[in-house]
Amino acid sequence: MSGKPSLSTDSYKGVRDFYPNEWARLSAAFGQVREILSSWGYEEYQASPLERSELYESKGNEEIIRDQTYSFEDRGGRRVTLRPEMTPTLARMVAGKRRELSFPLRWFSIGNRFRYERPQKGRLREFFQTDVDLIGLPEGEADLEVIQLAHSVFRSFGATDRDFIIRVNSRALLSAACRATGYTDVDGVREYWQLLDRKAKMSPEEFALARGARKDPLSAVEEATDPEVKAEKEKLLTVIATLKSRGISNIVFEPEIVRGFDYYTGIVFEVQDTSPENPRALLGGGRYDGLVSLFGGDPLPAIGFAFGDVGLMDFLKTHDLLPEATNVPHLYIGTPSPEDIPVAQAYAATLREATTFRTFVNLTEKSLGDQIKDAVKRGIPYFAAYGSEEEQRKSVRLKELATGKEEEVAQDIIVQHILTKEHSS
RNA sequence: GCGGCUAUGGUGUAACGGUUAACACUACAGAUUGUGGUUCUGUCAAUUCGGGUUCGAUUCCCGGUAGCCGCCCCA
Repeated sequence: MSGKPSLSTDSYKGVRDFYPNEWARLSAAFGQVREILSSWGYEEYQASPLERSELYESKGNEEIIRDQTYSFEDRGGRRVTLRPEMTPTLARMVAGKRRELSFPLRWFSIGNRFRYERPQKGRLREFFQTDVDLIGLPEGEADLEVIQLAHSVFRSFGATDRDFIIRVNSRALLSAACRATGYTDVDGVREYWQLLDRKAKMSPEEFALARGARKDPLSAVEEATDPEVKAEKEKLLTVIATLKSRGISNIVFEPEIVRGFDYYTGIVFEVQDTSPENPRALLGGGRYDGLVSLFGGDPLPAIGFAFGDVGLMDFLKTHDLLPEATNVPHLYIGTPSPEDIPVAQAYAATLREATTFRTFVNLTEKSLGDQIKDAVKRGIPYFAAYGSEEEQRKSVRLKELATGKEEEVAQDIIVQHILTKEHSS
């Protein structure tokens, strides 16, 4: 590496490198997510991030696909897109094996998503997202379960109901309210929903001006005089009341929640951080009963939610809930001389039979003193020199680097010895 | 796509229109060859790129690029 211009060490715009300590933290969080979802009977699936572009090109969003995804043509002339979200892939997979699968499906997936956007706070070009879906059941207990599960995910990290809030609305209710106030055409309704989505950023005057002269559907929701609106509203309020009775105290009806996706048909919900630093939605979801049938066949009802790694990690940091995470080895096995490396490796191999135990064997010619320095720098808590002497003695002098204490420990119980200490501390 | 702010070793900072760009951390080597953390010594290492103003630019101006932030968008 001379003074010549060299390759940049920066990562590509809008994406992140994860060095081992950062990745350990993130994957510990994913581990927690997997654990809670699995305990609810949800099964993990995976798919390639490469998809045919057509998958995302259902009506009216060509522009979004062209401008906001990573899309290219492969050598065979196929148009390819890096998945910007998981739900279309899920719908495709489910539709593809519809006859073989046992419904309802409880599935989840954790993986990366790509969006070609200008990076800024909370918004990157590649991020990790967890998608959770319950497919094959209409509204009712399925909606209740999925919202309870979203709640449970956050609770499983140790969050209390004061740390976050679940805001719920219904697309069916909004649609009824739009009909009741004279929004008959699809475009008009969509335009209104986009406006509603931005309402929080606007002053009441701006909102009224942008909305125009017509009656605001929100007031139709408020009044609930229209029979259809009344019915939908009561249905939603019953759902909320039921969830409250099941112990979810932090759930509220929020008629301004729309969610961006066109494919939602029923209940929609978001989880928001209650701390004012992070007003962005951490999790979003809803019912999408029409999506799977785009691939043919009868409609297949479904509900699900997704949450990204950036918001989750911010939330956990803000509330001091980051799970303990380390991939650092437990024991540094030092070699008194380079000739001892083979016996040290052989010893490490016996320790590795305990699969949760992580060993690190020195392979350099450093002196033992330097090896200890090396162990300290790497954050490895225990050190033991191992050479022919120890091999014969059948025990090692185990050094705890934090305290400097040394004790003679029999070789065959060292793993147990260290792991017990780790848990007691 | 539009706008604002920023850009100095690997990291965090400093400085000035004028000799050799300073400090701390990190890294590496040594003091120290079967036991570390302290300390000490030494070494490596930077003005984002291009153009302009000027006797002279890291500093001032313009542009590119990159980063951060906001708008749009968020399917």
